[in-house]
Amino acid sequence: MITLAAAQLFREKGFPSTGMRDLAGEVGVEAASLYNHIRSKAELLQEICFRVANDFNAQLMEVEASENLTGLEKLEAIVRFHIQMWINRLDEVMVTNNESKYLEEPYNGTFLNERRVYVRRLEQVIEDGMRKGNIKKVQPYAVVLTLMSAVRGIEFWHRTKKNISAEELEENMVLHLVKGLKK
Amino acid sequence: MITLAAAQLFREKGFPSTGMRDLAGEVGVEAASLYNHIRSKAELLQEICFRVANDFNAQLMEVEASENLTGLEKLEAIVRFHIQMWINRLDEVMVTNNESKYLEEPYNGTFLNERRVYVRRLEQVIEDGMRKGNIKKVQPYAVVLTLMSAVRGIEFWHRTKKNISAEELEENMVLHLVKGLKK
DNA sequence: CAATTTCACTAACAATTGTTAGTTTTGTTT
DNA sequence: AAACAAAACTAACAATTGTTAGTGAAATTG
Repeated sequence: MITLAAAQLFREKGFPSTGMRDLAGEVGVEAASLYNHIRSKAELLQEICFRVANDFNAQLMEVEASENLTGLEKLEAIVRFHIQMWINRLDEVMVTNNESKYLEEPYNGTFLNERRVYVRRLEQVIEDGMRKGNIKKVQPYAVVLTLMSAVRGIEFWHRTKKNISAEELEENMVLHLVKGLKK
Repeated sequence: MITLAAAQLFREKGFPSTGMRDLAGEVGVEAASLYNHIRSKAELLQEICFRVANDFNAQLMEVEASENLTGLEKLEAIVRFHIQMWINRLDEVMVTNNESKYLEEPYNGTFLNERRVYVRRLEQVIEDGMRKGNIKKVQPYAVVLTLMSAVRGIEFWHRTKKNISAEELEENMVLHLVKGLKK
């Protein structure tokens, strides 16, 4: 899939300095031939970013709907999903995080807006858990910022996996980031 | 200062897509005139990245040397310094984090190596605190990854400061990230 | 087999990139 | 005022960028 090769290159070299000739080389074809399959370089970035955003949104919606979970359990499910996305789909997720600023308008605006909405919904999960659940008193916005960024550390783990296994990493992060919020 | 204008542009537009003509415009001069003051675009990035790295190293050395502090207090001092760097010198710190991959060799290699050493020294602080101090049993590497990345969330806070003050943000992050590690 | 679509190729385009050469203007020191 | 250094300017360079046009081969359809 061209999109996945693009994600890998965009992650490694950055979007602006990944040339269509680089991508073509990775796919095993001449640069001009790519245009039989894609419309533009910009479109590749759009597909990567919005697909990832969609997957995060879908999971959050699912968690919001599960009424058998406590606030803290919901938060844990979300954090675990973030961790797994960073571990299993590093290229796409990193491009979504680091290169989305190169989206052209109106896509960049739409993307930033979707992110704001996502953050707000996550804050809501925390507020609910604080009010009538088992989450201790905190500033929801600060916690969301911290959670969503902390998992970005997985980027560095990926470079030298030997240190610690994926499962250990996940458990340690959940312990550090979520269990500490228990009332 | 040209370097600071460069840091701002590199952060906003990314290093590869910041042109010398963009930078010149920001400084109020023609592109060619910049070369009376700097040697190359690449050198600007080097100056930014290694100056920030130096400042982090200096502070860590200072903390390591203060023998009146417990392990947890050392960790707190380090985390607070990270937070303040992200708040007060966002441009430079973000460029150091996000654009350092565009450093040419051998600078990129040197930079990555310095970072590895920094992480290892931070792990050592945690291990010491665990063995003979007041830090609970955790995987030091996982904690360091989490701590160093969590503060990156400040990037988003910077865009819309209204939400919460810098002091509140710092206290919430320290509470979330450090106090939870107390044995 | 014939017709048609799919897809890779070569060649080229306009625009933009970082940087240099050479010249003129500005500001400081004798 | 003369001499010198610092720093601005214009013009241009080779290289690289994403993309299009046009052509022919391969694969799929009738």
